[in-house]
Amino acid sequence: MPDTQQTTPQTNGSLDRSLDAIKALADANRLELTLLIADQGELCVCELVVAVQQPQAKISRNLALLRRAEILLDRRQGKWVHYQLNPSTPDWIKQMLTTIKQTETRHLNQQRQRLEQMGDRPQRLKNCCPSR
Amino acid sequence: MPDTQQTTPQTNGSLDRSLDAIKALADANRLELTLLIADQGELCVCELVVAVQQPQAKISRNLALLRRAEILLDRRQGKWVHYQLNPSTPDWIKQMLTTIKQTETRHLNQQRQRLEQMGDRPQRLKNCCPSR
DNA sequence: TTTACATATGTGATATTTCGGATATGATGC
DNA sequence: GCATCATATCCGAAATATCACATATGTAAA
Repeated sequence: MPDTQQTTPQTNGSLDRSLDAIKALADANRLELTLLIADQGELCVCELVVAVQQPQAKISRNLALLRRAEILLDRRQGKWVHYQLNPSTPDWIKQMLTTIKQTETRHLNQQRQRLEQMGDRPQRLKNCCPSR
Repeated sequence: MPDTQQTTPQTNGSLDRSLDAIKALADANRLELTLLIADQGELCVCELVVAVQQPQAKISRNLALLRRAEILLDRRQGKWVHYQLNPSTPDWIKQMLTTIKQTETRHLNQQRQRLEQMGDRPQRLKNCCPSR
């Protein structure tokens, strides 16, 4: 998949949408990021860098791709950008993530542990402001 | 995806399985074939050639890839090889196909029509032999 | 065995994707 | 303003996927 705006030649709308989503998930690193974010609810880039142990540029690029495919939503809060699963992502994606999560506890636990051991995690202020 | 046996570096089993399935579906032609086969129950290669109007070699290659990813099953009957959705394919794939099918009636109807207009369709003898 | 038909696979050229490293942007605090 | 931290994007190189065409295999019937 290119890193550009349009992924598919875009001729017949809805199928291309699905195809973009599938292509976005058809990469080990992007699937890993999506799984972890779905598991944790919300994570910022620096947390993902620690959890999956990959270079920041790679993670950022893949998050952008997942955002463009409308699988993830981003939200800026000060210096940090937090990513979460797009609530309006199709059900089959949610079911897919749940299914894979169940069979993939080992890997996921390792990443959860790295997050817990991480110092200086950005404070998450989601539920404090009435305007959201 | 390469056309070789193993797609993923194969280090952690179950996730790679899912990833292979996602990669297999992350291509317009392969998704198209899978949708149509799921819709029709079972189709042979020559029917697919007529329905999706692509070169036979391309279709055959993509079917092989879908078979290796355990999304499709094949069954030889005389000269023909029939493909069907693997019944033990994960639920999220089935749900995905159902969802996309609903939004993609136009394209699918066109292919259904080409099938109906096709002469010399191979006789399908699935339910006649006790040994299956 | 020869022929015909259906399907599968090998090959090299071409297109697309991914990556790392450098650099740009954006926000915060001094 | 400048410095710093977090994140995003640009770039060329390397890896990977896709394609068309030719050819191989497998089956059935003459």
